[in-house]
Amino acid sequence: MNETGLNSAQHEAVTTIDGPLLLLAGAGTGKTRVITARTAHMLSSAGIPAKNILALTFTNKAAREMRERITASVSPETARPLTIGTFHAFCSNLLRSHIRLLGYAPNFSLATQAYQIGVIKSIIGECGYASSQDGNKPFVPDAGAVRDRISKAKTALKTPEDMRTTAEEVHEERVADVYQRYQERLKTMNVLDFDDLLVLVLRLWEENPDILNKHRNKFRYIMVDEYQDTNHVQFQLIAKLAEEHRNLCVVGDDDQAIYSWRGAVVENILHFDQYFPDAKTIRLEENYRSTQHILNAANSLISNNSSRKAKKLRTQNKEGEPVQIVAAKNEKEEADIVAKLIKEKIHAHKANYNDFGVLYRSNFQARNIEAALQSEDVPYHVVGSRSFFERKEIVDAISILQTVYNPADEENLLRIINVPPRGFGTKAIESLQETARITGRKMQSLLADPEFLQKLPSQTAEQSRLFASCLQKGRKALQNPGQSLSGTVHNILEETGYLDGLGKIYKPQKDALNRRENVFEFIDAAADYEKRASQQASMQGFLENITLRDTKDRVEDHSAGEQQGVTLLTVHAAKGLEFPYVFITGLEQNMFPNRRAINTDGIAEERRLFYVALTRAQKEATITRADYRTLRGKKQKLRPSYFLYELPEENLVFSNAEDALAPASQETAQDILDQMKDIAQKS
DNA sequence: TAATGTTAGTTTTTT
DNA sequence: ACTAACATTA
Repeated sequence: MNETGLNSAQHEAVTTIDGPLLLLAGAGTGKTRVITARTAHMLSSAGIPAKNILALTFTNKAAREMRERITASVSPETARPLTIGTFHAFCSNLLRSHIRLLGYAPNFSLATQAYQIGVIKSIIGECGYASSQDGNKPFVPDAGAVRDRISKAKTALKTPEDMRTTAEEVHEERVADVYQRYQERLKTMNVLDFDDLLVLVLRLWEENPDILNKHRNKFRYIMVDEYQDTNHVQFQLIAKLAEEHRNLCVVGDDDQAIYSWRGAVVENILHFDQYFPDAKTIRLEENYRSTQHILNAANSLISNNSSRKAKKLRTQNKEGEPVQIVAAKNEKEEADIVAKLIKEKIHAHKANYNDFGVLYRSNFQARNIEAALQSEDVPYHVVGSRSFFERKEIVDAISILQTVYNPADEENLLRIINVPPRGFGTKAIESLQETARITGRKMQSLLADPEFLQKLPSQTAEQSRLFASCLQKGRKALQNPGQSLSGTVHNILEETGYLDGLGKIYKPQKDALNRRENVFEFIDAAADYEKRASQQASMQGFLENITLRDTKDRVEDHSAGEQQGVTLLTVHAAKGLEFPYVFITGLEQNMFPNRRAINTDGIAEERRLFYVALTRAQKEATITRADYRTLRGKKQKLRPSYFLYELPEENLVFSNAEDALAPASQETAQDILDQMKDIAQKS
């Protein structure tokens, strides 16, 4: 330690600003501090202008926090010109000014995953393929699986042709067909998916060296966080941008690589020094977060993985309590133990609800935990799962706005053309699609076209004309904003009859009213966005904000009041967070490790996932498992996860439900005694 | 066309 | 157990 409060490895990382740098930052080793201090050092000591620095992160939250911390340590004016953002937001911004060169219009809209799956579903249908094994139709995997494959192909920069030529099975060739059509359809609708944002910037640079040069000159210093989770396109983007000035700092931990299913390539970090032979490597191995018991358990677990960058976390923290492993009879009892142990620990350690994180492998596990916490009156909030923005009424509202914003987006148009029901049913939709196909015109322009309207029953035609004029009016409002964005949002939803139609869509009136409340909350969200973005606020920005919003952003949606509460979240969502007390639940074979990941690569990643979970804990970690669990309506006996056998016994203490709660009840007795003494003293 | 009832498939993680 | 897609009926 020196006077700056940094250890020697940290200090070296902070002061190394030229040339390629690989910063291997183990869990809890002060990575954020180092990144902040390094940037501050670049700005104030090295005199590098902020406009020349680019920092890329994986989540908006990480980007926001990084900017906040840097701003706090230098002056706000100095920090403002920094470019800090997620890969996707950064790319989207570049594309807004240059995408015409690639044959898209700058008012492109973004596809969510649900949107992608919708498009893929209809393409599968049009091709005459089917996802079920029966029937005479040629088989393709279900739309979700096809989406994943297409996404992986795109991030690996593979074209449909590439996919076709490397196909080993017939159905892979069919996936390639779907991929090709999908790509064409998105382009005609002027829609980009997440992967397009990255791929198209790469193409932009390849085809326009002048633009690439401009960007290279601007972003002379590049920093990438969570580098172990970058995919192939992201690597290419970074490599291209950094090629000339070579001031590239990547920060990550291969032991925390948990996104390979999303196309992340661990080799990016493992082989960084091969791509950049002059790279300097700095390891941060001093952990400031966890106790020795927790760290020993984590180190031992992760040593079962091969092909990793050798590192061993050490700490000067206290030994602490052994990691507790509790066996429950079933998932109900497991949840119950978690709830009761939380209450006990709060009493015993004078902790508060915010100090607790309950982690699980799969979202559905949250249900039982929630039920138990409710019956024990423990306040909590759930991170992620189905967010506010995924509710049907909100998705519909967004669809309407998207349709107004991007008239070429026929997927959204078809989704909301009969929402609320306006007599434009399946027949009318078929006719619309058919006419669009024959005439080659955009569906939205047909809605008020006399020739098309002739083909519809007169009442339907009238509705169609009316709807078309609403969309048109909304579009005008976007072009000349005479009022606030949230006002425009409100007007569009009002005039399209959506607000009043909610009562028609949702049957018990109570439900409809509730949904209406949510829609107004959505309009408030537009107002919030407007406040944040001030002059730059636009429908485009608002819609993009919603689409690129990550799960961690959603925490704030619900805990807006900052109330106290235990945090329930998946291990994936927990990455980057820490809690004094951590519960890791469902440590059984087929749960954790998940049954879909039981191949060698998969197991290694599941192990990293468990490693991430353990290293979230500062003071105490409690691991639970159940002997029986009801899955898909069937009660099943489950073996303990073999990860448990990879933890050293000297760092563990085992118990069943009764044992787990028994010693604590003594403490509760002690607690009551203390309170009595307290009262006695005061009186 | 819209509202109800029935059945099959489904639970990994998410920018 | 739960949902989404499908079939049937008013």
